[in-house]
Amino acid sequence: MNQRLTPRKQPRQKRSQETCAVILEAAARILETDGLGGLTTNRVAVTAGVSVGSLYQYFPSKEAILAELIRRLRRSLLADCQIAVESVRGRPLEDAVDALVRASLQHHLVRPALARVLERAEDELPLEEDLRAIKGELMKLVIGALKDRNVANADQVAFDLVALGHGLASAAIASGETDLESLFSRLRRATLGYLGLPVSLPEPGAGGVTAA
Amino acid sequence: MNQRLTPRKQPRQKRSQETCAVILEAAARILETDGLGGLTTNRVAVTAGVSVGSLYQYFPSKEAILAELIRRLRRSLLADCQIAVESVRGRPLEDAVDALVRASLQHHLVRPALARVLERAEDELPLEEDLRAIKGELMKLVIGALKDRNVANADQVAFDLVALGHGLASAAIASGETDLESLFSRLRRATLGYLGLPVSLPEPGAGGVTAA
DNA sequence: TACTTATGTGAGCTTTTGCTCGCATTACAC
DNA sequence: GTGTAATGCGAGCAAAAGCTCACATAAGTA
Repeated sequence: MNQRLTPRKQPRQKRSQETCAVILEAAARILETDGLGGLTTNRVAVTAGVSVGSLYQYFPSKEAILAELIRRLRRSLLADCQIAVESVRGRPLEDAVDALVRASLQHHLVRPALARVLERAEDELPLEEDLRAIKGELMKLVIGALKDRNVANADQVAFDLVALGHGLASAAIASGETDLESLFSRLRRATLGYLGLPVSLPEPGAGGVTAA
Repeated sequence: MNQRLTPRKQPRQKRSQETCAVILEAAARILETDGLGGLTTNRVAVTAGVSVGSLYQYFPSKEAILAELIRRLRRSLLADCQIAVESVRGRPLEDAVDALVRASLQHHLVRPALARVLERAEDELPLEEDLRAIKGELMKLVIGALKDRNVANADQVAFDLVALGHGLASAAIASGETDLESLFSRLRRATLGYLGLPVSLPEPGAGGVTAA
């Protein structure tokens, strides 16, 4: 089992870039249908309509394919969250939380099955330095947004909010939910509740949890 | 790959019961150190100090070992939660939430690494009927505790609370936390916040989240 | 055109892994 | 003891999976 998780060689021509893309997409589809256990290099190659040799030209191991998929997912999540934070600059804590929650939930709902599998893979694999870095950036982003709004103990609060959001999103997706708004309002309640903020109700009639 | 996940034959003598136990413990230790990928039948047998043949006498497949470990973990969690709910019969919602949160957190902290791996395995494996049943019981328990205290929309609230707790616990354990009390107070804040209840502070000085 | 480099191929080698089966050993009943 | 059932053993088979390498084709360059 090879140690390297980074691409073996960079594709230089259009043709080979296409090959890389096709391989990654094939892997993604296999993961969606059969999970981590279904992912084999031969199968990826066949599904991609490419020979194993070509696969190994760009990915030194099965794990490298996984790592690349994770890297891309994480990078796009980070980018979306950065945009979200930008968009609420100067606005109060509630809005910042809303924006971040919305961004991350939306992200989970694009290819839910794939996202779930990749997340599991992420903490099974000894994840690479660059992946750690991306994760660190994301935490920094959240911590910054909290600190800017005078939240005390921002490090731990950020950790907890991310974890809570992650938990609810994973469970909801696992059980087949696809309604972003429902998920959003519930996660909103949890996070604002954790922060000790009053939960302003989007739908006054149905927002209450405890009965009279 | 064999389909059966239930033990192939029941051990009748003390000797064979011991063999089963040793096999399961070996599998658990392998999972703790090397994760799902490290689990192979040969390795389990060697680690257990038992021959592969003996292993297959009681477990028809690798998955069966995993399933049995999951079954045991889940059963003990259910039992602990049932006791917790009993112990707060007639007491208010806050106390019930506290008891359940405490029970499940304690459960996660016994063998954290093992618990985590088994949970991942649980939704990779096509989980069995009896496991579904246990999970269903657990949800029923939480839903019942909520309904008894007049919580509206108990089904979804239960789902969300369990998911939130799960998320925070997993993340905390993954990052090496072991302080039950810290975890407890944070998860307490999140759950009570979600429920719209005032968070009564265990430590008035350090309890607040938003600064003045 | 001729030459070089990049890319693509897939048969098949190697290693790993799940699992079987014939035989040995131990516990129990009488 | 003797017989029988339960348990334990581990070499080794078959299948699967990771991966290589010698060769073929396509693209760029002159």
